[in-house]
Amino acid sequence: MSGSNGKKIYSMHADFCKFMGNPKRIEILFLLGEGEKCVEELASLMDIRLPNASQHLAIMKDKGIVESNREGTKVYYRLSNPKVLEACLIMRDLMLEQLNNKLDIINGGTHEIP
Amino acid sequence: MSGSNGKKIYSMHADFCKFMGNPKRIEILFLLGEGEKCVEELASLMDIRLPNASQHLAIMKDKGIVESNREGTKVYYRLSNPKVLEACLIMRDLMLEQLNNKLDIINGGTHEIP
DNA sequence: ATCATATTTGCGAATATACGCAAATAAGGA
DNA sequence: TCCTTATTTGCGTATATTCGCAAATATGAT
Repeated sequence: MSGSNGKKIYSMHADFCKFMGNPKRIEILFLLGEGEKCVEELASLMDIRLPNASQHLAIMKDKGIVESNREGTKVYYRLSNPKVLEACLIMRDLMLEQLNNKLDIINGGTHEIP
Repeated sequence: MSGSNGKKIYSMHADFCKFMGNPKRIEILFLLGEGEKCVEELASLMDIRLPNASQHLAIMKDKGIVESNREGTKVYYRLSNPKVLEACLIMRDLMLEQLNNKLDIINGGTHEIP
């Protein structure tokens, strides 16, 4: 590693994970987890403008999170690998767990038997 | 769900995952995976300014990714839950797998026995 | 109280992201 | 070819992130 220390792996990793930092892309992930869908379908389900859906999909495709194939005039998108969903679900569960803990604290719960 | 449809969960989820979109925070995650460390130690290991390390840690603490405790003048940080690391490793493996596939294609490899 | 060490905070500038809209492109008919 | 449908692209603007630096704060020792 001459000069350029091993930081590039972290940049690539962060770049790969960056899609998770956006609510729309998380929603796309879960929707595609149900099965492949075309752009118009996604935009409609998410209630956003079609170009915006296309933009998010382009980002996710660029990172290799999703794949696509054209069928006639429609382009269908799907997850490249279901493990992304797995990772995402771990994070969601963690978040919900923490949320529960916070609510318990707010409600004065003590986790003791009443 | 009166008017406000169930989009908030996606915002919260994305917010919770946002830390993964930054190389420094990924590095912090892995460093804390080895064991708890104080701010100066992290900044030094990562070769960044101390206030910057502190800023990243504050973000991660705010999201509940890390916890801290003060011992004298030092503040030690650690992962709140090792499952974050687990999720992150799934993503890293996926990324490396894709990277391998891309390199194979560039090198004209066919995955066949020569 | 004063000082040294460790960390946090405020702020400004550079950079990056999100998204609306209009225009461009692609594919499949009539 | 011309039209329709589906998607992508370019671009401007609003918003968010990153990070350096200086100043503020916290803790412990003299």
